[in-house]
Amino acid sequence: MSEELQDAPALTLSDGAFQRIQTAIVKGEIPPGTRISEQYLSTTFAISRGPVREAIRRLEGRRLVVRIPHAGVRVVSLSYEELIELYHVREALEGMACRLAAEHMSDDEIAGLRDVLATHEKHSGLKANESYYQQEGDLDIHYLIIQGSKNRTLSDMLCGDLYHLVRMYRYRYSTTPKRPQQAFAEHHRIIEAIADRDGELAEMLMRRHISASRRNIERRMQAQRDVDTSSGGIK
Amino acid sequence: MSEELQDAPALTLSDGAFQRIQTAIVKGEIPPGTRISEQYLSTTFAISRGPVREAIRRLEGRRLVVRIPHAGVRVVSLSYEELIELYHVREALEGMACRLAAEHMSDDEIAGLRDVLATHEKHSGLKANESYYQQEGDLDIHYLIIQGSKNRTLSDMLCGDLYHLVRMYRYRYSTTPKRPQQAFAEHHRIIEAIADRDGELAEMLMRRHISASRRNIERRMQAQRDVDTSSGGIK
DNA sequence: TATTTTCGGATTGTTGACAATCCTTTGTGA
DNA sequence: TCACAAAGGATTGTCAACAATCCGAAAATA
Repeated sequence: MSEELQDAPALTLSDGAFQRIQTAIVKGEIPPGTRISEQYLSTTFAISRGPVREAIRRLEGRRLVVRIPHAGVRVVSLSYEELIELYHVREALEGMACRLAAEHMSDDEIAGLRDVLATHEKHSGLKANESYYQQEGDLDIHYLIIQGSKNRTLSDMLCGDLYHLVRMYRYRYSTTPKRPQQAFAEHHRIIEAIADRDGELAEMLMRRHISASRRNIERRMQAQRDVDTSSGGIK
Repeated sequence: MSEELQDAPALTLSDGAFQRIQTAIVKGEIPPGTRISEQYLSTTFAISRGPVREAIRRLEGRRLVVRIPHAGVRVVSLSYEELIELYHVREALEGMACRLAAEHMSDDEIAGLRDVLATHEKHSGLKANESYYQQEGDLDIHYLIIQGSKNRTLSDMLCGDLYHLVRMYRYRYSTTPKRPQQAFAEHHRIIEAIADRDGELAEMLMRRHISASRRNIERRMQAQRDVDTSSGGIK
């Protein structure tokens, strides 16, 4: 707590570059599919290409960028199919996290969960559809439940790699009119199940919640395709 | 198919080093916790330290090695708690994979599954306890089911990162006398559920199967600790 | 005009040297 | 004998130069 904690005390230049690029990607500052050149990054960060390359390789290991040898790296860009696949993974993983959270969260933490839900309820009255999906970090119900599982491996996977990836795409697809209110009701039920220490029910509700989001995207995407084929046809 | 495919046609030196080190780690040729120096690797592979470092960074991104700045990298070594955490993740993920496999596997693939099970039955008569847990790749029921999910994201996570990690530890802990026979029976039931296209049942059976393995490890570990505390006590 | 070929620029891959940091060993003192 | 400190060696981090590869544009040919 004595040092700045945002982008300051990187132990090595490579670590610093890694963190800066990663946050830039997951926050959407670098759009998916963008090609990123070593030259650009090294001049931007005022460091040599060596550390930049090492940072990129770590991102490659995390699958946040894809690299084509001798041709450069691009920020990962999920296809529709891959996005759906990701939702199946989330359903399994967050379902498990929710079960474990019901078993391991303290009463205080559950109270905090309720607080966040209450906050959401107020805000959703104002900006309605938009705002509900744009909470960050500790304000996000899902994030808190995942942390509540007390399973580091699980939360690392979900929060570190997948969570932000999904966030990149989430509100691009899921702005169906009634969905936010529905999601709010689902969150409410999930939290009650956790408060009841009913892990089995909590898991089931979370899985249905995510499954509903996925089907919502599938519907929207199908509708979009119908429009495309009826208006354009070729290419 | 025209080229060798094992360790030969690495497009860059870095890629080659990455693959060689990775397989060495997941196959257990480099034991968990081993410190690996850049010097050693670069002389072994007869390449410069640059590509070696980049390969290591990719492994770091995949969490197969842990790095302490200015102090070097070690092959990841799972603690007991982390191993248990991993089994929870596996339970969730492979359960989902099993459900999807029941929906998406072709009849031929399911027939292949049955063949492998039959092969296992024969072999298990010979070497009994040992052999059942040491199958590789395509011979492994779990591996085939995961592939059968037809979910690339899911199978990449399970096969690429987690699968081999678990394999590193699996038969070190799970050589309880009756467990292999039991596991065989469980596999049999799982495959039947898949053949029936009953995704829900298949998922449940797979989860129980993995959950049983986890509890088996927990029991063994507890017994081990009882021995430790009763005999030694100090340190 | 369209297609192919060739050339040049730009980007990535690799190397060896240098600087910074850590770990071990050795030496000193109490 | 033990604890602590300093020096040395070894390892990691960083850099700039060089080589290999790819991409696009201009030119030549059909």
